[in-house]
Parts: sequence; C-alpha cells; structure tokens
Amino acid sequence: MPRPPADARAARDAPPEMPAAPTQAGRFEQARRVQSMALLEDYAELIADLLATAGEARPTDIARRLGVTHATAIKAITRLKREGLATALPYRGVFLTEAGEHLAARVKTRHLLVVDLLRAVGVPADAAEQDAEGIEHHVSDITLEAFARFLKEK
Amino acid sequence: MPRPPADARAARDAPPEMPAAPTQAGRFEQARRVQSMALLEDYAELIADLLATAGEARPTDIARRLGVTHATAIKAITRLKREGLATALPYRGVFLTEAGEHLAARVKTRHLLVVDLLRAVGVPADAAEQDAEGIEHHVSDITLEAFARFLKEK
DNA sequence: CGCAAAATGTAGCCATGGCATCACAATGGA
DNA sequence: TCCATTGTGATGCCATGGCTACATTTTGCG
Repeated sequence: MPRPPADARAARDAPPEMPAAPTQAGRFEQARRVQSMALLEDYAELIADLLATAGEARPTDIARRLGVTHATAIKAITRLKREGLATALPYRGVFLTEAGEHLAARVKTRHLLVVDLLRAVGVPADAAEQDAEGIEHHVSDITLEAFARFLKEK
Repeated sequence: MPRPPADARAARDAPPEMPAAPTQAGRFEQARRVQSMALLEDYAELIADLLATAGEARPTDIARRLGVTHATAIKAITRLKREGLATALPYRGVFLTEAGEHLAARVKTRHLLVVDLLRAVGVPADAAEQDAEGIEHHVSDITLEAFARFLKEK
C-alpha cells in the first residue's frame, strides 16, 4: 500500500495548517486512501450480514458471496484481524470486534442511503445496486449528510 | 490484475445466457473490474488536460498533479502505452492515441456531470469535487444518463 | 561551449489482492 | 466407526501501484 511519500514536499512547502488543502494531488491521494479501506468495509459488512442471517460467517461463504476464492477471503480475514476489526478461531468461523460491528453498521447505512439517492434521481434499480457497490466507499460523511437531507426533503 | 477465475463455476452452473446476472458476487466483481480502469482514466484525463492547456504532458508534471513520484507516473504511462491509449518517445513527452483521447473526453464529461449532480443534491463544492474523484469511476452509462436527465429537468 | 541542474528512465523493494495447489481438520452418512 | 466429502489453512506465484536509489539524457545558463 501507499507508503507515505517521503516526497511530502507538496505538504512541506504549503503552510502546515491546511490539511484539507484541496489540491488536485490531495484529491487523488484521498481517493487512493479510501480505496484501501474499501475491502475492509466490504468484508465487515458481509460478515455482519452472515452473522445476522445465518448465525455464523464461514470463510467459504464469504468467499462465495464476494466472488473470490476461499484463499483470498482468508487472506483478507487475516488483514481484518490485524486491523482489529475481526476475530477468528481456527475452523470456528469469523466474528467482528466492536470496532468491526461499528464499521459494518456504518457501511450498511451508507450503502442504503447511496442506493436510495441514486433511485431518487432516477437511476434504475439494477444500476443503482451495481454502481452503489463501488460508489459508496467514496462518499464522505459530508456528502452522506447532504444525501440524507435531500431524501428527507423530497 | 485479477486473473480470470478458473473457478468460473459460478458462471458455469448458471444458465449461460444471463451475463447481467446481478448476483452479489457479480456486483463485487464488477466493482473490482472498474477499479482497474480508474488509474488509466485518471491518467488519460490529466494528460489530455496538460496537452490542452500547456501544450505538452511531461511525466514530472503528471506525477506532481497526481501526487505520486515520477517513477510511479512513468510506470503508469508504460501501462497506458501497453493498452494502446498513449504514445511516448523517450524524453519527448506523452501523447494520447485516438482511443486515449476518446477515453479522456468521456472521463471529463463524466466527471463534470458527477460533480454537477452532487452539487444539485446539496453537496458542498469541496466535498463534491473530492468525492467525485473517487465516485466517477463507478458511475455506469445508465446511471450517467439518469444524472443528465435529472439535471436537465431541474 | 561546457557543465550543473533538472527531467527522464531503469531497477529493485514492498504490500495488496488476486490466483492455484496441497495438506490438514471436521463432519456426516453408510 | 470409518472414510469420503467438504471446509480451512498455509504457501507460493503473479500483476499492480506505491516507493527509493541510481543512471542517463536534456536543457539552460554562465
């Protein structure tokens, strides 16, 4: 993953107290950062769903639902554990930590809101579901609030 | 990137004539596929912009605008060339092929539309610009049309 | 003109997220 | 109970997209 650019010159040259510096480079960096969270978010949400509906989250089921091999899923679960979002005992399924559940809940809410908004502006249901899967990860809290306001007023 | 799953069993088991199968796995796969295009799109758009405004697109400028090192930019340019989107003579700047220009134009249009839509539903300008940078890559043609319709009617 | 600075290119390292493959554990049915 | 099936886990490989470090080419200035 993106090791922080030692070439943080862009940041150094600018007044240090403008972290929100909306430079073009900054926007791209943010987009890349978001990307590295996307996988975690997808897994957390799915695990929460499996736990809620099936009572357990097995690597094989996770893999099938995400369309990857079980080996890939297990690697991702390892990363979830490393990030403190999940726990797992060998051969005993995967569970979410408090942080993991929190994340999953946020992600689910956001997903629903994004789909609703897309539908509200006239996107067909299939496309809304499909595109939301990628879009949601890039929707900031501010944008999300705007979505909620827009839907309420409508 | 994702080598096509030899484990195309999901596809084999299902009736072959449902390529749009909106299974959950399918949606994730699509999102991943989109992701692999995002980088190309960003570079193409930026190169087009540099060519239009500065008359030339130099790796160093591209790198600075994207917030990466020049080495990273050059690697990406190599990929652009491989994909038939750009050409470049050593030490002589980067240019877009016809396909590359086409892509750049599409991406630019899409970017503007996404920003406009976000603004239209009440997202503040900064957030709209920021989020659009990530969102745009996941907006399908169908969704884009819906956005355009929505903006026109408004 | 000649040389230093800047731009460009090359190589090698790392983490991620795919994959296949093989070995081991758990489970269920005969 | 035993054994086949299924699920898990561990490895190792590949491509991508970051980075640093170093080599080479261009360029511009004295």
